[in-house]
Amino acid sequence: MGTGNGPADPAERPASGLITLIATAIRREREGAGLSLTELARRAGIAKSTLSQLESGSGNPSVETLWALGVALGVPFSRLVDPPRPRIRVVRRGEGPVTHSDQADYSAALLAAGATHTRRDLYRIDASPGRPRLSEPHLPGTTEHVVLCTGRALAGPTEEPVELDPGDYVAYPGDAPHLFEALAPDTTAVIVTDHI
Amino acid sequence: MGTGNGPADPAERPASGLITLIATAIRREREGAGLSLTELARRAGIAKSTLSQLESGSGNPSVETLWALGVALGVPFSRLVDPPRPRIRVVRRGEGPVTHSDQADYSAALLAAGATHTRRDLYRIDASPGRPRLSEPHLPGTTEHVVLCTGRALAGPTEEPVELDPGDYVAYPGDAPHLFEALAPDTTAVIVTDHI
DNA sequence: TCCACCCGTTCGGCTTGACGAACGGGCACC
DNA sequence: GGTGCCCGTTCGTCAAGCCGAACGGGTGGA
Repeated sequence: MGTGNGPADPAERPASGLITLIATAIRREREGAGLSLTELARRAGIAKSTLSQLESGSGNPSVETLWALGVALGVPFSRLVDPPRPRIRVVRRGEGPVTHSDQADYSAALLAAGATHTRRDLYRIDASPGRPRLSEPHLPGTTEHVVLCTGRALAGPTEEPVELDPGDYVAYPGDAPHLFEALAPDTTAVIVTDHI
Repeated sequence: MGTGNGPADPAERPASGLITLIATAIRREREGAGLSLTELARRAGIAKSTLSQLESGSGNPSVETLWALGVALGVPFSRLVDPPRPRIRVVRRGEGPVTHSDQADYSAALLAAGATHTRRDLYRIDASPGRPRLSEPHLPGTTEHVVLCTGRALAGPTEEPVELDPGDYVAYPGDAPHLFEALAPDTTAVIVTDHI
């Protein structure tokens, strides 16, 4: 996952780390939702003692328990087993892990590798210079990925936008105010949003 | 998940459904990886009896057990708790559900709306005419989305590729042979792959 | 002050997941 | 045919998750 648990490296994440991760994730989500431990336990249909122990890190819950918590919290399962996420990231054209094909004149740059369990919307953008397009924050946990195709643009968090040339890539939290402003005519871009 | 566990609907997925889902997912992934039950249990460090019972649907494993299996199988956690998935789709520049901004000269076309719980990799492609780049099938359930930025290209399933002009979009199964062939110099594209 | 309420933690019990060992079946090899 | 190996399943034991109940602490109202 994306968080990946990804590769088959057995040492990838110590089990003990897993449960503390879950413990903190549950508490974080619960407090973020403004729920008391008692109330969450009630909604999830589990004993509050169970939840208390989980949050204290004496864990290893069953999937059903964890699932019930995810449902009650209204968050994806993955949110509870995946670590917090990074911030703004820029990959300029020519930068990044590029792989070349020996078959053809073809190169591919991996810009963002699969955070798991995300909902993903894919947009094509056409814009021209003018007032910037401001976006109010989306749902918590949202990330936006922008690849500029043609033209020039300013994109990213409102307080620290990034200037992009064709081929440039930027990712930033979508759950904070952000903007997209074309700086040249015929500016096109691809935007991928993932709401966890 | 979109499966979602998403909303706080307690009845969202019967617990029994969850475990049969996990059961079939484990078996599917294991057989897909060409592993015997015994071998997988050994790699995951769990008793094969445990695994046997899990695959038979008498389950509710602990997260540590499930995590160990995910690691041993080299698949994201989510793969084990999410259900299986559509076909080729083309959206030409100017087609599709386009929304215009009143703030700025800006339009966004929704190309692909969030199938949930997918792993998503985002690539930028630079290619020139020559031999097409052929791809062997990826993992089952994979979908590729291509948006052409500049140039011209032929992309899609090997047996029915689609010619793309700048701004065009195509999505197709990534678990069948497919290709990407630049038809003009300086062809650039954005490719998003989602492996469930 | 007293009481009622809700918070989160702790404590026995009951249930159940995880384990190792034993079992039957299929296959290759001698 | 006999033997050895690995497959996947089943069984009995043990540990641990989950539960309800009881507990102490904090807060607001009568």
